Amino acid sequence: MGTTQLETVPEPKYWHLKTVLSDALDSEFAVGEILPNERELAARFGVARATLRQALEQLELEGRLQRRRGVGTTVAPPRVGVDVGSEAGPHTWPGAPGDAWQAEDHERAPAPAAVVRMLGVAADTAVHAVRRGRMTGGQQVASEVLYVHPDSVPALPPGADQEPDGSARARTVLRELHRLQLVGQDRTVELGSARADDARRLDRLPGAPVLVVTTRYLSEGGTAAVSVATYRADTCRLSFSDSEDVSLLAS
Amino acid sequence: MGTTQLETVPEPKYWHLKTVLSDALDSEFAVGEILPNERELAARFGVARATLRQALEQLELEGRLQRRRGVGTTVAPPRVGVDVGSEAGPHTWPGAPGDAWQAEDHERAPAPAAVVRMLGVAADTAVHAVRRGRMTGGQQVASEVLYVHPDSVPALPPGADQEPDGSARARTVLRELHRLQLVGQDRTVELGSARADDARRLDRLPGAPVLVVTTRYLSEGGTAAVSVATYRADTCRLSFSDSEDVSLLAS
DNA sequence: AAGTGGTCTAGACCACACG
DNA sequence: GTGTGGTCTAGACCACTTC
Repeated sequence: MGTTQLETVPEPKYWHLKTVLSDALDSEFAVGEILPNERELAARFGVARATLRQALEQLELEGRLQRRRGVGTTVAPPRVGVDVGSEAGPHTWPGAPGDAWQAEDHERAPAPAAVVRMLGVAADTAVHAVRRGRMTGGQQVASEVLYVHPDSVPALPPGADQEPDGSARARTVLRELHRLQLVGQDRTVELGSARADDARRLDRLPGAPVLVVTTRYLSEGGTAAVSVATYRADTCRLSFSDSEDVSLLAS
Repeated sequence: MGTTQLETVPEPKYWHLKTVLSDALDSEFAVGEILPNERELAARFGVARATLRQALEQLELEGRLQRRRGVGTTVAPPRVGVDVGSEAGPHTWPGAPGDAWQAEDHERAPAPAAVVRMLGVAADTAVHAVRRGRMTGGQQVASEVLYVHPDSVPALPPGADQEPDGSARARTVLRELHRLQLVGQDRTVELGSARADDARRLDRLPGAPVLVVTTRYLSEGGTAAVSVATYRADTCRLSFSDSEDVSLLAS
């Protein structure tokens, strides 16, 4: 009587807070608008800052908020749909005309263990590592390393190996790769956390949640190349549509 | 001299801790093995428990650890590859023979806002909501709600509407759906956090990270149904392969 | 210099699983 | 009951951006 409802299964404060904030974002804030700072929000809701932060973290994970050190917390725009592989239709090599990626660098180095396993090479074999970036709407949304089996591109054209511009070497490797015939590919998506170098490129802090898309490119000889692409999980929705009606899904 | 290296860009403690733990997991622990408890680990590394937990959280996010309240922290097995839609080849309706899902329940209710938009119905229109679950290796890995446009399945066979068994009604709706011709589909993947009901089904706490796979099924009349499937992000790697060579990717 | 979010501490209590 | 992870507090200091 007169008491508020007894919660038989009490909800954690941060969970309730998240709901309240989420509703407020829908009704009282516009995209890009800046929220009150964490200390004030915590005071306003009568919780410790750590608890408030737990709620904000979840909302950021869901792509509702964007936080930047030294700046503040802003309301994030809806996630952008990013087309990942048009599975239907003929498969294409990475770097085919019209793809969304920009070659950035190239080196010859051993691949990480997981990639070594897929390429079927020895652990210390130097493979081509082509670094590429992907922009969408003026924002860097993904960073990729394409590991090319040395048998796929055994030698670069004369002189190309000494080319000092990494992105030029990268494009050369891709061009050489296109001489092979692509017979198939498969692709996996999983959750990961950004390594330090990827985090820098994606303008995030190390450990930020990312969607890792691993693609295996098969030619007649087996796995010719493996791509590991790292997408910002907060801002991206990966799209595997076979048609181009992505517009209907947006907003 | 004699000093340890001065870190010009000091690494956060929890980040370093994560690296140390990750290496230890590779070299000193077997899958399923139980780690020392958080209070002891924190003491052993000379950090506060909250800091230690920050490192454990990341490792859990990456699928390296599994934590259960009242039990302890164990070393997680490698993520299981879960086949999601064989994009290539003919598309099929959900519930086609041989698919990995188990119908659980059915009700008629309004759909969430995002689904309403895709189905192109009014916000308060009651649609079929078919709940399904997906097991892999004895573990529940995903929970799905399939929203079926009322025009796609306007009426159930006589008597089926009064059937008290929800899973039987669910199977009936799927069967009726199969009478339509499927002309296309598209699919998106994004990061989300588990709602309370999904969390319970997936044996996780609310807010646990999940991969949300949204599939739109197109028939001649437009969007006939929309599926929202929620996969455990810690234990699953979604596979979009067109062949069945998933074995080469595993382990 | 001032203000923001990011890291860290040292405690406390709670919910849950298990013997 | 005992031990585990989960939640929460009230502080402190740091790294970064902006003015």
